[in-house]
Amino acid sequence: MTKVTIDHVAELAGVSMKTVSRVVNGEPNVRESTKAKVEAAIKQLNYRPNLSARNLASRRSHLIGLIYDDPSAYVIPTAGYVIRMQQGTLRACRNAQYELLIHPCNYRKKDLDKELGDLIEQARPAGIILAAPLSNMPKIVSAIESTGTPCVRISPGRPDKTALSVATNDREVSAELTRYLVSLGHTKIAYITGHNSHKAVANRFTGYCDGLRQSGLEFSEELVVKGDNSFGSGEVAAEDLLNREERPTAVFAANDDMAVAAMGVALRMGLAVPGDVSFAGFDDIALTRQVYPNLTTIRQPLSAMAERAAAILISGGDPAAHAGITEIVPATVVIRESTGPAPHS
Amino acid sequence: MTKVTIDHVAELAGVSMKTVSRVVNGEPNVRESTKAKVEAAIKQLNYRPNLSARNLASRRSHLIGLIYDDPSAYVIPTAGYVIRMQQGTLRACRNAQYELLIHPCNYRKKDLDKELGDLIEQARPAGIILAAPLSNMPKIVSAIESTGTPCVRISPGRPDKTALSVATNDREVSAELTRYLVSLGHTKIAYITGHNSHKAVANRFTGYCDGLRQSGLEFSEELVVKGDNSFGSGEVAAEDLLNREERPTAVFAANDDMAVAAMGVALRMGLAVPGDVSFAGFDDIALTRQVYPNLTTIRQPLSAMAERAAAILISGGDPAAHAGITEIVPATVVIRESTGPAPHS
DNA sequence: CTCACAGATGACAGCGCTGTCAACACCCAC
DNA sequence: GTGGGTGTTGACAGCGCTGTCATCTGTGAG
Repeated sequence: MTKVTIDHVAELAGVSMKTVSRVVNGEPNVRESTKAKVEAAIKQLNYRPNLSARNLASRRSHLIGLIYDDPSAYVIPTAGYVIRMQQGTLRACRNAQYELLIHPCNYRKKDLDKELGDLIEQARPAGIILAAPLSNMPKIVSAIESTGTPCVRISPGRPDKTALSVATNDREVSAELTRYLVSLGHTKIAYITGHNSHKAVANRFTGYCDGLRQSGLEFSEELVVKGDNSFGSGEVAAEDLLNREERPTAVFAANDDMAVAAMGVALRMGLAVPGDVSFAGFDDIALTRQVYPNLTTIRQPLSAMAERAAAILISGGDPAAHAGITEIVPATVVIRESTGPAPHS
Repeated sequence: MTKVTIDHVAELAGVSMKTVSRVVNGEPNVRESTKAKVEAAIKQLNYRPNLSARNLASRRSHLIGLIYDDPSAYVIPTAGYVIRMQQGTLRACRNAQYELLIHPCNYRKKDLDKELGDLIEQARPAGIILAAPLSNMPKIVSAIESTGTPCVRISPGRPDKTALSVATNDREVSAELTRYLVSLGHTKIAYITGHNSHKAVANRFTGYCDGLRQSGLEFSEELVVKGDNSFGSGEVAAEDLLNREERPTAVFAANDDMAVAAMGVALRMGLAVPGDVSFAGFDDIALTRQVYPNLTTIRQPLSAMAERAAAILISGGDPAAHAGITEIVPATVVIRESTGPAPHS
C-alpha cells in the first residue's frame, strides 16, 4: 500500500503538481508531449488520485448518489430492479473514477425530504439519481433541487419542469408486443390493466391500443379487464376472461405478476399455453423464468437507464439546460414460451 | 445549502475547533459541560462534518467496502441476498457516519485479486466486508489482507487463519427444523442433499442428522437422496422419494429451489401438501412465498450478519485479534403452510 | 506550600489535491 | 521592433478536518 501522491508523479515527470492535475482531469491546454510524459509517470508509479483530497479541494465529491425506495426484504421481486440500477450506475462511475453512494429509503417516511437534504449536505455528491416512485414525488424532487445538486430522475412519469429525466418507451414497446401477438394470428387479444394512476402503467395500455390500431384490429372495450398490479387481481381477471363463450386467444397484462397469475388460472382450467391461449406480461421479473411455460414479457432497460443517468451527471453539463427533457432508453420485447400461434378456430 | 464548518460550531460554543472535533469523534477527556455546549451548538447549526476533509486529515476514509460476487445478471433470485447485505451494512454505517462503497464483481474474473487491490488503494476504505463465495477464495482474501485493510468475511465456510468471519448456524438451525418436523408427528423424514463441497450445505445435512438423533429417531440412509442444489435435481429426487412404497411424510431439502421443485412433483402427483407430505427448504428465497402452499424454510440472517460485520469494522478493534474467530448470527426457522401434522397411517 | 501528574483545552501544521492568478513563451500583425 | 493575443506552465493559498504537542488547570502526596 505505497502512497503515491501527485508530487511524486510531478517530480518523475519533471513538471509541476498542477500540470499533473491538469492531465488527470483532462483539462485543455496541455502540450501533447507534456501530457505523454505525465501519463507515463502515472503509469510507472501506478498513481491513483486520492479521492478525499480531490473532493475537498474541488468542493464537490466525485460521488454519485443513487436514491431509491427500499424494497423491504419482503418485496424481493423488486430487488432485481435495485440491482440492475446499481449495476448500470456503477458501469458509468467506474471509468470516470466516481464512486457510488446508495441510499435506500422508505417513500412513506415522514420528513423524507429533510432526510435526503441532510444526506446531500453531508456527502455532497456531484449528482443524484432519483428512482421511481420517489422521482414522481414533487416534494422529494424539489427538496433535492433546492440543494442545488444536479439530479436526474429515472421515471416513466411525466417530465419534471426542472429536472432531467431518463425514461423508457412503455407505450411504443407495448404496441410492439401487441403487434407481435397479432402477427401470430391472434385477433382477440385481452388486456389486464394495472393501476392507471401510475403513468407508466397507463402508457402500457395506450400502447396496447396503438398496437391494435396499427395492426388494423379494432379495439374492444370488452377485452379490457381491470387489475391492480397484484397477483390476485390477475387471477380474478383471468377467471372472467377465460370462462367467456368467446374466449380471447391471447392475454396481455400490464405487469408480470398479473400475467403469471392469469396463466396459472388457464393451466388449472386445463387449457394449453400457448396452444389455447397465449400470455404476455411486462417487467421481466424473475418469476417469468420460474414458471412453465416461461413468460413472454417486456424488459425494461433499467441498467441502461441508470447508466445513462449517471453518465449525464458525470459529464456535468448543466442539467438545467436539459430541464424538462426526457431521454428515452428503449425497452425490449422478450419472447419466451408462453406465446405462440393462435389456435385454429 | 449553507456550509457549516467546524469553525462555526467552535465559535458558537466558545471553544476551539479541536474540542469540537473531540466531541464529534467521541474522544475521551472532554468535560461534560463542554461536551454539552458543543453538542448544543452542533444541533443548533445542524452541523455535519465534511467527510472528505475528515478522510483526508485522518488518512483513512470513513468508508466500508462491501465486495460480493454479482451473479444477478443471470441469477436474479440471488438479488435478494445482495439487497439484504446492503441493508445490513447500511444500518451499521448510518449511525457511525460511515458511507458504503459497493463493489459487485465476478468471481470468475481473471485478475480479480488485482482489481480489488487497486480498488482498495484508491478508495482506501476503513474496512472491507467480503461476501461468499469470494470470502472462501484464498487468493482474494490474501489479496485484501496484503493491503493491510481490515476485513471481515461473511462466510459459512471454515474460518480463515487471519481474517475474522461472521457466519450463521446452519447446522443447529437445521436440527431445529428437523425437530419441529418430528414434533408434528413425522417419523419418515427424507432429506435431499445439495453440493456437499459447499461447507454450509454440508452443515445443513449434519444438522438434519443431529435433529433426528435429538428427537430419538434413527437416521436412515434410505431417506437421503442426492441433489445438486438445482431445481431439476429436486424434481428427480422427489420422483424417487414419492413413488416409494413407504413414502416419507416429510421432505427437507438443503435449499429452497429443490424443496419447491419437490413440492411441485407431489402436487402434480395429486398428493396433498401438507396433508400427505410436508416440505421444507432452506434460504427463504422469494420463490417460497410465490408458490402454494408457501414453503416452510430457514431464513439466513444475512442482513444481521452484514450489520455485525460492518459494526466490527467500524468499532475498529484490531481484526487480527479476532483472527480465525467466527462469530455466529443465528438463523431462524420460518414456518409457513407447506408443513403440517403427519397423516394418520 | 510545593511539586508531580493527570485531565482538559488550544495552537498549529499539515493531509493531497484544485482554483486562482501570474508568468512566460511564442506567434502574428503592424 | 513593438504590442497584444493565445497557449502553456507553475507558485501558492487554501478546502475542512485531525494529529501532535504545548499549555493550562486542578488535585493529592509529601
